[in-house]
Amino acid sequence: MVDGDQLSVPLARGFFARPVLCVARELLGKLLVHAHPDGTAVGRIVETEAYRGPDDLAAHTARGRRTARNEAMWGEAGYAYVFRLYGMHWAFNVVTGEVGEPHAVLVRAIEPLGPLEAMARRRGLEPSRRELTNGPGKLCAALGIDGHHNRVDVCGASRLFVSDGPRPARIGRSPRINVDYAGAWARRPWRFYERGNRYVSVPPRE
DNA sequence: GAATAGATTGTCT
DNA sequence: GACAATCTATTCT
Repeated sequence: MVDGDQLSVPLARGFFARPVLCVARELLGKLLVHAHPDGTAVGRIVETEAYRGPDDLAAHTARGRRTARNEAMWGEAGYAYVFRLYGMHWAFNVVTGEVGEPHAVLVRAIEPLGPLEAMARRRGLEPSRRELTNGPGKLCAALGIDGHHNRVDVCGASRLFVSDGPRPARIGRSPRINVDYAGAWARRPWRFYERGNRYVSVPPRE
């Protein structure tokens, strides 16, 4: 299990109300905590991506698009943006920057800290498998995050929040995954990950 | 290990 | 009606 005292302190809104690329990078190593009814589940963030509308054509808010789905991205920093993708998975983001700047950080992978048994049960896998949490949809399933968490304040008294955690030793960068439709924007190195961590979704050649 | 196909549904054109 | 910030099983090397 994990130390209970550290877990109870959510990062302040000021951490998220900064440029999205800074937040994406500094979120590495932080702990994503869900006080799930079946027990508190914790993962250490090891991979993120920055999305920066309206210029960034890979973002849901590209060209200033504002819809019911992406409304969270237009709001205050420190709120969750959870959306369904490919019809069957969930993806978790945190909104960053100023109100009216439709920016967010996608959490793409976590290192499961525990309890491994509960996460493994929700994933239908053995606890030792890296497939437990090495992707955006997988980590949501493992932590029990779903559409209910959209627009939840992760800086408030929510069951879902981010707390401080051990810094990564080495940080890598790469283009974002599966946004080829965004042309030149897809090639920007806006993905951040902890080098050498086995839970990074698409391991780079090192 | 790499490449591929199929699943599945809300959202937007 | 097409597509999507994916995952899994399967089929190759």
